[in-house]
Amino acid sequence: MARINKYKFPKTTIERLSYYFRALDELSKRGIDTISSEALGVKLNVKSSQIRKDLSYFGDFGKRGMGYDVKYLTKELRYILGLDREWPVIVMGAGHFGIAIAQYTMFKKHGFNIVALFDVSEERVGKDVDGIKILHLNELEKFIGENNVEIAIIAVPPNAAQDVTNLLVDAGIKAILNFAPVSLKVEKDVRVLSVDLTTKLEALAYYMSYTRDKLWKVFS
Amino acid sequence: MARINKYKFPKTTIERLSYYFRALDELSKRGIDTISSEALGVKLNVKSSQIRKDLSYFGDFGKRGMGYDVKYLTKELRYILGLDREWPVIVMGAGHFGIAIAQYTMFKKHGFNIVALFDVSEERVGKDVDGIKILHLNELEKFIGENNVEIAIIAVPPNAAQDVTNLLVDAGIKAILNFAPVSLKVEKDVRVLSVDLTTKLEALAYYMSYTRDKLWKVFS
DNA sequence: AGACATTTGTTAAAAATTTCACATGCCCCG
DNA sequence: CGGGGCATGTGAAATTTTTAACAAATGTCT
Repeated sequence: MARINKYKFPKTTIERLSYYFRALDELSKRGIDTISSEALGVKLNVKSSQIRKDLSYFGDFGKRGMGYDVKYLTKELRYILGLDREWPVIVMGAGHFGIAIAQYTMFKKHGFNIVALFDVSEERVGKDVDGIKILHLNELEKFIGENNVEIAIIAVPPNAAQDVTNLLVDAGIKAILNFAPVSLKVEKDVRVLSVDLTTKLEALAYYMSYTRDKLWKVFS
Repeated sequence: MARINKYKFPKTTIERLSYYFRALDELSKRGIDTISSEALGVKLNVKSSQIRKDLSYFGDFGKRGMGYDVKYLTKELRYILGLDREWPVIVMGAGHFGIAIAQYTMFKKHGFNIVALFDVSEERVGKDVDGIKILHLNELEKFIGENNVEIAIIAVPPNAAQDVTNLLVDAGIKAILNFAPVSLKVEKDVRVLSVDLTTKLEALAYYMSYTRDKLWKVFS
């Protein structure tokens, strides 16, 4: 069984594990039941030593001379990543972006159940997206309490993001994945992970303008 | 004037510059015309020495004892990031996610003009999103050639992503921002930047389960 | 004009992360 | 059942990135 967090490890390791996890899941479906770090590295464009190092923070999952049992490693990674349970998740904002997230099957597949969307628009509230209800913001606190929701995804316009964050924090949310391009301030013990789409595009523009780097991968 | 890429600098520097850029833009609108690295650092949750270091790779933009002229630094950053020009961008996939991207005003504001969406669905092709036409995939090559498009954003389901990528590469696209949760393979001199939403959520789930880290920011 | 309070740009040190290299363990085959 | 080859797990080295620390520059105040 995987040991969790025995020592310090790089921040990016977790994101890579998630990346390995999905690749392994796919290999498993294709009927491949053993893979070496070398082969996985080629597939994912990651050095094999990086893969072995990442895994070594959590346990010994391979067999020397043989490689890794795909099913077994998948199971261990699922455990490490906390995907062996269901996470109810709410989405703030029922615009196209919020709806896209609600429909994103990959989330569901990994144990993240979008259980509700929240919005303030008269037009949107009351409708549903693939069976997921769009609720009014004033039902937020009640809903979070009754459904033990700990994770929220912010998909509202930037000018509303901080207000929504404050509401979430007050309502007892424990983690926020933020797609609004603003730097959110939180007081309490709430984890915030921000993903900024504009920043990505700008990085791409920069690299196009000035560098000769061919291909690169971004975790974190 | 900023010197570009005089020496090697961290990969994350560019993303931070983009982050500084937006904060400065906002400060400027609020009528603030000077800021110190210290004050900016507090606002953005970045160490002041980090900011000075990042900027120092590209030139001397501050005045000792005084700080940085907001307007001037904004202008320089715009130049460094290549935002002083317009980039025509196409979006592959006109589902909710593609539409959300097309409507994302922040892109336009930073010089990224979404000039077309591409899809294969009968229902979608021919319609438009805020004046941006949804075209059929078989018009891709012609369109790219005629409109000098170099950047594409992939917002299609994972199983279609590699095929779409191949089409883009053949059609002469130079850079791809990929939101499909797959590892894309490209042959030619094409830059690919992948953003994996599931991975983010999984990282969040991990940190919730096992660590006491409060808040963290992710660039790159 | 000189002293003072700031805040930069930069060099050096520290910390974090990746990569290397190889001893160790494991399976297969004869 | 022992030798050969393979691929892991892991310390140590290399590299990258961040942080600290401070000399140099700037404006202000008297």
